[in-house]
Amino acid sequence: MTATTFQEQIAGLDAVALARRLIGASLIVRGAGGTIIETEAYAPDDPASHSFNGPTRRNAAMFGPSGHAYVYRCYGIHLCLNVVGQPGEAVLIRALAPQVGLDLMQSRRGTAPLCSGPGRLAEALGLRADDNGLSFAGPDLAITLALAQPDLSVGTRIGISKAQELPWRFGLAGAKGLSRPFA
DNA sequence: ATACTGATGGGCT
DNA sequence: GCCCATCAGTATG
Repeated sequence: MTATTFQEQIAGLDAVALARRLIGASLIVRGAGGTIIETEAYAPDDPASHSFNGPTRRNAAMFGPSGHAYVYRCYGIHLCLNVVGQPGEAVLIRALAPQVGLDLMQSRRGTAPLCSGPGRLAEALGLRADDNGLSFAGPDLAITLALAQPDLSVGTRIGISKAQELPWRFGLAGAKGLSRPFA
């Protein structure tokens, strides 16, 4: 059996399929991280997506290689982390169950919750703006997919003003530490 | 429990 | 100038 890269494992998946597949995966950033428990899908023909109006300087990574990071600054303060899929598609990582590097994350965040919400998660992981475009095949950013697909919760995306009805938010069923509960 | 607000930067019409 | 893929703090039921 041959080792397959993260990029090979997610090849061909659209944003929704990728968002579902990433639930239960392990995400480690330079020695801190845990299990992904909440994601959202963004697609090119989706008015809520940064890629909706085509490539720009900010969203260039969304049109770059699959399996790499799209990191952007949100509300001038926070960073948010995405996994790039098909061209113009990405999955926002919204929450982790913290497992690795707890002391590091604690010291960066100061207070709980550590990784519940995209901005908090980015801060806990020590993400930087120049992580934009890096591969999730390591050494700095690493994702290991779950062996089996866990049961999912499904809902609508948070914090957007367009395409609010699309059921493109996914969570690990019954998980603690979601940024918001599922109905 | 929900409701509002300020912080703060960059992207876009 | 306005709009955010957010969060922490404060105020109030």
